Amino acid sequence: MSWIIRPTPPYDFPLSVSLFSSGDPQIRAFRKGHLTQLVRSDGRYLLADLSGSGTLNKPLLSLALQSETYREPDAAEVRRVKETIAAILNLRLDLTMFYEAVSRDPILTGITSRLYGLKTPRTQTVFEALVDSIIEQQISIRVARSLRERLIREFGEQVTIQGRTYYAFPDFPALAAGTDERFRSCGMSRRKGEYIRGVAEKISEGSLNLEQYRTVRDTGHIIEELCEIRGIGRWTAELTVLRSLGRLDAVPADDLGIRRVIGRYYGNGTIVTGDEARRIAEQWGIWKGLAAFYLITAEMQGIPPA
DNA sequence: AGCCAGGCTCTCG
DNA sequence: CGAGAGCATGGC
Repeated sequence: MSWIIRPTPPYDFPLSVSLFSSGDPQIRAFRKGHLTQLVRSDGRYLLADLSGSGTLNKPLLSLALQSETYREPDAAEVRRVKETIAAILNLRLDLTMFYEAVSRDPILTGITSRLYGLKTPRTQTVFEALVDSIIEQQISIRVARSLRERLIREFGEQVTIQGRTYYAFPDFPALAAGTDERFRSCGMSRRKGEYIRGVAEKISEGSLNLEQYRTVRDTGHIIEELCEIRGIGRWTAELTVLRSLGRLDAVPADDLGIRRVIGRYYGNGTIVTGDEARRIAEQWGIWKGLAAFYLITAEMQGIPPA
């Protein structure tokens, strides 16, 4: 059984999920045109298999669902899963507004025309983005990916579907119960383990509610509050709201990668300071986070500076 | 071998 | 206060 999802055009599905192409197939991967990952639904997990068809300006997604039991999802559940997927892939984002807003920036316009239809993925929960961002502090992307996969295998729920095992991102009770040794066994520094457990404990005891931020309008206010949590600095908070809530007006300008690509496309090729990156990003207004994402993607895709 | 990677906290002076 | 040490793994 499969269903159709209609993303707001323009949308380039393979381009938008290409960053998952090297992913662990037991967690989330994009292979041969299909994106597979677990989606939480009604207290259980469904395996979603997505593939794209149509055109950039008339995009279609095909969704197939499998579950542990043979219970078919009913219409209401399918509707909710489709909404979840639309949220994760940011399918309702209208890119034409972004392209219009930056149309007077020739450098960025050169890049948006090559990456037409690229949308930023989001995490299912704010918690997931926050944990991911803590993991990524200071270390290289490659190391971070390895640590993240080990954390998910160590603490995430195992789901077996059609004889295959998948791992869901760990929920906060699981991480709140983690010992120093278990975090260390994932390769994480003892400090990072403390930060992650600390956040999970706060949520468990009810003193922190990350999901409430979905309804908070002021992005800067959310970032300020997140920064009060131990282990969360400006970079981590900005990255978190960008990746979970899709606050495209947030940009982690101190980020090494962003400073590098701004230097590459807007400077003389050498890395710029965080302040310089922030100043340049300011000209992209409420779209500065998405613009930065385009630059990072442009570099990954090997698009040369003009 | 040793330094650096998409930071942050803690400890000194 | 500001500066500096320490942290973990993997790639170069």
